Amino acid sequence: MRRASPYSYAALERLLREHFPFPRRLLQLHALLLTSGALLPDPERSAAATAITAFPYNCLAHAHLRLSAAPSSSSPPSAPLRLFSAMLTAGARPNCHSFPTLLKSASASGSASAAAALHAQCLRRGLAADRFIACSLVSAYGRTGHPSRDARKVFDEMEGSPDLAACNALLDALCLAGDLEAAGTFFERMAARDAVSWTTLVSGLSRGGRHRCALEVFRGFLLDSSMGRRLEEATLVSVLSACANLGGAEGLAAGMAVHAYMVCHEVELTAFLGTALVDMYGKHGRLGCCRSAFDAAHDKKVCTWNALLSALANHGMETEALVKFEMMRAEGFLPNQITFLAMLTACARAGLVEVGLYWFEAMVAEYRVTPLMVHYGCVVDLLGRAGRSVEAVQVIERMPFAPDASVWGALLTACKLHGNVLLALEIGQKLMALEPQQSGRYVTIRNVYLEDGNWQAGMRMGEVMQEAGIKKTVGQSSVVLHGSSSP
DNA sequence: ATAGGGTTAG
Repeated sequence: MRRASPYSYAALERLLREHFPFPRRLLQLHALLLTSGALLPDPERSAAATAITAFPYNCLAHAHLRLSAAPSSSSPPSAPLRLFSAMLTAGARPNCHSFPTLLKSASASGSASAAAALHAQCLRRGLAADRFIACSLVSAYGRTGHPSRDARKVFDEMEGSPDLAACNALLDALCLAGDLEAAGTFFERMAARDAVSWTTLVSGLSRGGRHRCALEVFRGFLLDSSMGRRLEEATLVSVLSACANLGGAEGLAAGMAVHAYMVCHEVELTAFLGTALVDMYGKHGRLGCCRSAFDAAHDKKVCTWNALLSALANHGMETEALVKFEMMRAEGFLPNQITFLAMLTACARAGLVEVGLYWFEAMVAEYRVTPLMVHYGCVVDLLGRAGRSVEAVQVIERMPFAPDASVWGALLTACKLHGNVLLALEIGQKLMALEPQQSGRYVTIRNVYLEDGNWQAGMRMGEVMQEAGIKKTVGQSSVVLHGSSSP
């Protein structure tokens, strides 16, 4: 039997308050409090005095949430949710400070059901009208479940006029729901806008593929904001991402202008900004600038390495990609899905079949990284280019999900390369069923027939295309180089 | 202030 706890809750609260800014200390305290039983109700006191307050739980939940974002953290994003159950068991009543953290935890762990359950809890406890909670609900619904519908509903039912944070949360929800028109309209009608509002719209548009639009909004922000105000990290990262993904000289020029701004204003090259810069130069094929940005980023993270490795792998620097990968591991960084994607890409392009297969194996067995469709696509490409189409087919058959057009496409390219006509035509049928509007596929199949000397079948493909009303995709042409067709 | 809104690699 546990003895009565000798701790006063007031002292416990002071302890937590003192260490609140340091989440790691709080987690250590959490472990201590659990083992010492300080969080348990005191059986020797009356029922009323026994009730522990929400405060210690709120502090600890928040510490877990802050740490779950940190690299190599031991606490999952759902840790606050588990604390919530412990809190209810201990008889502490959650208050208005509890739910914002819990809702953020729900959305960070992508649990729509948790968000809805917490919403129900707020309603039952009469806390749903709290400004902070309503704002968190809008944000949580924006990231899980049915974004625009539920987020909008909470927003519309907010008491009084919604504040700026709630507007920003809804703006983000509209962007995440893919309703960029609604987001734009909502932004225009907002009574006030701050840097977060502008950044949300810039990143939302860019995420939705409207990179030029995102840049225009950013220029609007520059004109709107009073001169001399420094741009914040998140704003710069968002606009650099738009620049990275806006092809052509336009994206590069804008990206360089942003970089110039950063140099002029001596903006610290944090991991986020360094990664964004490495990615921007990398996507535009400026490997020299890409490497310099990488070297200048003092606080590197796995993402930073990934941006560099992807750039090298995609721009003919396969050997350097492999060498940098070794450096990355030597420095103790743990490769993830994206790292391995870059490595497999490099191996496929360099024709390093065995090395690529080795890393694919190690990725699963040693690093416990679950392969995505794109990883399988790389392996199929890797085997296919080497003429090992039987093994490539085996890989496809062993995939835990149905192959998509990109995987079949990789195999099709391999078949064409090695004149495996029968398999090529079989894959062609699958591809036309999966993506009937992709003109490139029909052209490839037709070329397979033609190269095989089957003129009749080749001509028939042309007719099939016409009958299906398929036009060549605008802005895409097919060039036959050394027998392989590339868009 | 014990709490809310925006950010990177494919």
